[in-house]
Amino acid sequence: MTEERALNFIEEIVENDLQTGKNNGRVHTRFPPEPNGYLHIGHAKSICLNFGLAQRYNGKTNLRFDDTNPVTEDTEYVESIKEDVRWLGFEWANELYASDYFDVLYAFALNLVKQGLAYVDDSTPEEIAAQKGTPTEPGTPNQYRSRSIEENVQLFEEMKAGKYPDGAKVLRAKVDLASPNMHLRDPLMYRIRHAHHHRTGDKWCIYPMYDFAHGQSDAIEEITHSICTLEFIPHRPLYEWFIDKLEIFPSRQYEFARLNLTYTVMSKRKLLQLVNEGHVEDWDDPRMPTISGLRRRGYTPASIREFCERIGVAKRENLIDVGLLEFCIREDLNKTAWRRMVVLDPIKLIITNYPEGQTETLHGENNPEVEGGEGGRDIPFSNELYIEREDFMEVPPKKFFRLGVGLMVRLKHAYIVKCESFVKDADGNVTEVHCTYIPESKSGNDTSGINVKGTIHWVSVPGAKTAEVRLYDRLFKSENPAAEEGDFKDDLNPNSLQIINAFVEPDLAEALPGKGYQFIRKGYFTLDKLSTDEKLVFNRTVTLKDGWVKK
RNA sequence: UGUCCGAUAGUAUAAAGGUAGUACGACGGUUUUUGGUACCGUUUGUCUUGGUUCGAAUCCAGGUCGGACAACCA
Repeated sequence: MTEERALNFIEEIVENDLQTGKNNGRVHTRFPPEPNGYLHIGHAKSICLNFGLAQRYNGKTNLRFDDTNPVTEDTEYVESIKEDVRWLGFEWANELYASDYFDVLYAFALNLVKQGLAYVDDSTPEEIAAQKGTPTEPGTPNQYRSRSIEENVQLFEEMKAGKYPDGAKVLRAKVDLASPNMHLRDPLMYRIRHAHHHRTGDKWCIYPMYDFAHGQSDAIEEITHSICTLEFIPHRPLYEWFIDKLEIFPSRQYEFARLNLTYTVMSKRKLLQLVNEGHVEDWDDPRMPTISGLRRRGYTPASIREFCERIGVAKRENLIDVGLLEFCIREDLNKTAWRRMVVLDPIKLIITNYPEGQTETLHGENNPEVEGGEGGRDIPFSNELYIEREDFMEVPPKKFFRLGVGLMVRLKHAYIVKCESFVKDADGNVTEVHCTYIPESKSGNDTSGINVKGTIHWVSVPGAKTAEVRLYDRLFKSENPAAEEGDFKDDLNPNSLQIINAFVEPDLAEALPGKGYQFIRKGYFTLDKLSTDEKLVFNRTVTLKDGWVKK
C-alpha cells in the first residue's frame, strides 16, 4: 500500500485522461534509453516515473532502445541497461528497438515524400545550418527544396540503395523555414551512414534522426503518454506535425525536469570523460552516480525508488541535495543491515585486570531494529583489544563520553572499563590505553549498578581479521560542478577515495556479497566486487549521521 | 534583439479563488549498551509592480531573474 501523496502533474494528466475516456482507459508508457552509455540516477527518476505510472494505473511500460545512431551504440550498453532496470525492480511489457522499425520508418518517410512534405537536400551541413537562419531571422530556401516529388522519390530510394557516400545527401521534412521554432525549419529526417549497426548489421546505410524515429516508435507501439525531459519541449510541435501528416496513432508527449544532484555531474558525456580519462575506475566506480556505481557502493533498489518518490516530479529546474539520497539509504539499511564491529583507525586497549591469555565468547545480535535481533553472532573477547583512535583523548573536553584517564565507557556487548593510563610512542602518538574492567558489568547481566554515558566498539586482538576498507567522499568539491567556469574536471575532489586497512571481528569473514552491514558507530558498508576470501574489501556506502560536534 | 518553459522556507515538493502544508536539512529536547534509531519541539517561504475579486501562491497585464532552442546527437 503506497502512502497517501499528492499527485504530480503527470499523474493529474493521466487521471484526467482516464476520466474523459481517452485511449479507452489505457495507459501505456515507455522507457527509451539510447544504448550508448550506462544508466544513472537521473534515468532512475525516469524509470520510476514511467513504470510507476503504469503500475499505478494498471498499464504497461515498454523498454525501448532508441538505437538510431549506429556509430555510438553497442550491445554492451543494452545488456547493462536491462540489468539496471531489472535491478531497480521493474519488469517491462516488451523489449523493443527503434531499429526494429526501420522498414516502417522508411515507408513513413516515402509517404511524406510522395505527399510533397519531404525532400532530398544535397547541401553540406554548414550550408544547411546557414540556411536555417537564426532565432531572430527566418531561414532561406535553397534550390533542392523545390525538387519534384518524382525526383525526391528516386533520390531517396537511391540513398537507401547506397548510391551516395556519407554526408552527400539528407532527407528533410518540408515544414516552415520561417518558424520561430528552429526545430520546424525543415528538420532532417534521414542521414547517410555507411556504418555497421549492432542489430541490423549492414542492412541499412541511411538512418533516421531522433525526431523521425522517436515519435513514430511511440505511435507504432501506441504509447499513450510519452514522457521526456524539458529540453524536448521545442520538439513537441514537430512530434505532432509528423503524427498529423502521417495519420498515425496520436501519442502525446509530456515533459518534466531532469534530476540534478549536488556534488556530481549527470551528463553521459561528462561521465564518459571521467571513465575514459581515468578519474574513476569505471562506470561502476562507487563514486559514480550511475546505477551500477550506486549498486556497487551498497545502495539498495528500494532506497533509490524511495528517493525518486521523495524528489517529486515537476517542470522547474532543480538541484537535489545529495543528503536526501543518503537519508534514503540510511533509512533502508538501518532496518536491514546486520551490525558488526570494525576498528578503522586502531590503538590498543589493554585490560590490566583481565587475565592475559584468557578469552571468552560474547554474543551480539544481528539487528536491534528487528524483534529478536535476527539472530546473532559470537564475538571473541580478551585482555587486548583494538579501539578507535578517536575514542580516546589525552585531554578530554567536557561532554566527551568516551575514554580519557579516569573516564569510564562500556565496551559494546562486553564490560564497562575505566581508563587508568596510556602509552605514547617516540612521536607522541598514543599507542595504548590501559584500563581496568568491572567483572559484574557484563552485558546482559550487569549487576554493577554503574551507568556510563558512552559505549564504544572494539575488536579483540586475538581473532581479529583484517580488511581493506574504501571510504568515499563526494566526487566534486562544489555543489554544482557543471555550472563552474572552465573544465568541470578542475573541480574534482582529490580526496574522494581513501583506502585503509581495518581490523574486523571474525564473523565478517563470512560477509555476504550484496548485503549491507552497519559497522557500529561508523557507517554502512558492503562487500566490494573485488573482495576475495584471502582479502576482504568493503565499500563504505554512507556514514552514520553524526550528532557529535566537537566544540 | 525571436520563440518556448519556469519562479512557494536552505533544498525539494503540495495547496485546482477561501487556514501557506509535508519531507530532507539545521537547531533544541526525551529515550537509548551505536553521540545511530525512535519520539517530541523550534526555525525559515509565495520573484516584483499593478489589476480583477468580499478574498489571489493560484486569474489578468507589465517587469525581473533562471533555463531551453539555430548537432547529418538523443
